[in-house]
Amino acid sequence: MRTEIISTAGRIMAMRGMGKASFLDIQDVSGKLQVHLRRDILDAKYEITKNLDIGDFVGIEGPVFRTRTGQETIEAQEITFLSKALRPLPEKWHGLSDTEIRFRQRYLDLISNQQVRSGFQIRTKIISSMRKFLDSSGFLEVETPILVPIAAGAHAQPFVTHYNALGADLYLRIATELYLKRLIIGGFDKVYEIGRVFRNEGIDLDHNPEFTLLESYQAYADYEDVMTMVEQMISTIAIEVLGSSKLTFGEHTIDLSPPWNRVSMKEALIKDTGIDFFSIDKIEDIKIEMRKLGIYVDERSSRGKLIDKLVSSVIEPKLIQPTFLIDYPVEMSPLAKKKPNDPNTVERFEGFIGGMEIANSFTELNDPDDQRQRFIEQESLRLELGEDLDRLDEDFLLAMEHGMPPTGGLGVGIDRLTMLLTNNPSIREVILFPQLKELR
RNA sequence: GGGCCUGUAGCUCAGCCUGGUAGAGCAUCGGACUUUUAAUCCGAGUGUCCAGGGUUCGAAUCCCUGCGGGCCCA
Repeated sequence: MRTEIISTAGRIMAMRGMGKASFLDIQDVSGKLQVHLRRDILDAKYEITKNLDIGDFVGIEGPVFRTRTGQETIEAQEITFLSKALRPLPEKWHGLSDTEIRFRQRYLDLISNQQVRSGFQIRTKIISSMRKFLDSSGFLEVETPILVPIAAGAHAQPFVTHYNALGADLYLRIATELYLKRLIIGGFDKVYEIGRVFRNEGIDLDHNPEFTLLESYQAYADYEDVMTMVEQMISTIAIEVLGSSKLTFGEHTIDLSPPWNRVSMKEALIKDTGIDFFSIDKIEDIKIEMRKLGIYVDERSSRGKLIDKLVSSVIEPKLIQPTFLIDYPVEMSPLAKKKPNDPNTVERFEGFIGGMEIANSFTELNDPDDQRQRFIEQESLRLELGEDLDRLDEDFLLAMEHGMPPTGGLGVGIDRLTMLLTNNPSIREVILFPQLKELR
């Protein structure tokens, strides 16, 4: 049984020659197809096969049939040589496993390793699904500056660059937060940006110096509303991309369907350590208790940094099923609004899945006087301790002084979300070209 | 920044402990073969053993330094 004649093309992945006939496996983005070449059909053109190498590109025309073993195969009535590979491909059976070559020459990884190819296709689908969710919820996608005069909006060191025409140093953004809030002030009540941000820090299993961040802001919403949106959005993405809200991550089975667990940071710390850290006033006493727990403590640390370290050591690794950790100390969150009845705590949550921080959100601080005060505290702590704290952005304060509506904000690490949905333990596996040292 | 592991043919890897001619499979090259599919059969080894130094009569192998990569810690 044969189909009508079709035309196709691809890269040769394997060749099995048998004298007057040969089989090729050709591959394009849709997958592999076997080609049957016969000298009695191709005549003089059959001689082309003598010069073919694995890695070359060919075009084939002919009917599709099934071999004895049921393998779908195109019988070549025409063969066109399209392009030559001068260098050999990685080995067909073991493929390419050297991580260094896989990352430096990602094209070889994509050719050889089908699961790598599909992983990156899933990444694209995740972003596409996220856009669809946000667009259909009435959010406006925007683009804000990457080259900025002040790198604010997160606790991180920026990369520095120089703008010749202005004779000025600029920074690569570490977050999109403050520009998106300016747009909230400008009356775009729901905005988001999916974009690259840059943080001048080390590389490890879940950090790459440039990574992709979703930030969204919604006027007249608070962090409770954002929690609902996050669990809806992420479970919807999983269903669209994977076909299920349940997934496997390492040794765990994770269920993303709403509602997610909600636990206050204060309660989580008491539960896991037996200590009410929120009621310890003196920084020295916090250090003592942390050391008792076996946590290394930097002598010069702010209260916020200590609590952050405590949470990432004690609580974070245990949060496998989707969990919102809520209500953070004010010192950790200079851009978040204080709880109405508790000036030491802000309306903030982080979303953890599989022991990773996936989302960060707060009810945005919209009081310009309070914001100025918090910025000033951050600046003085930064100068005193040399920590990566937030920076005072006078132009942002000017915007806020014109009036900012109550707003719920959100950040989601796209790379980590992709790690989760593709069951990859390393961020390098979900970034096409991860940062590597230059070869000398 | 510190600790551990690692680097040998285009790819996947032995060889290193215990120093003595550089190895295998796939890929490649030559030959046979008209339904193979990790095709098969016959023949051929293609190399800066990451780099530099040291020990030694002799170093892929032992020692030191550096570089790249991985993991853990900070």
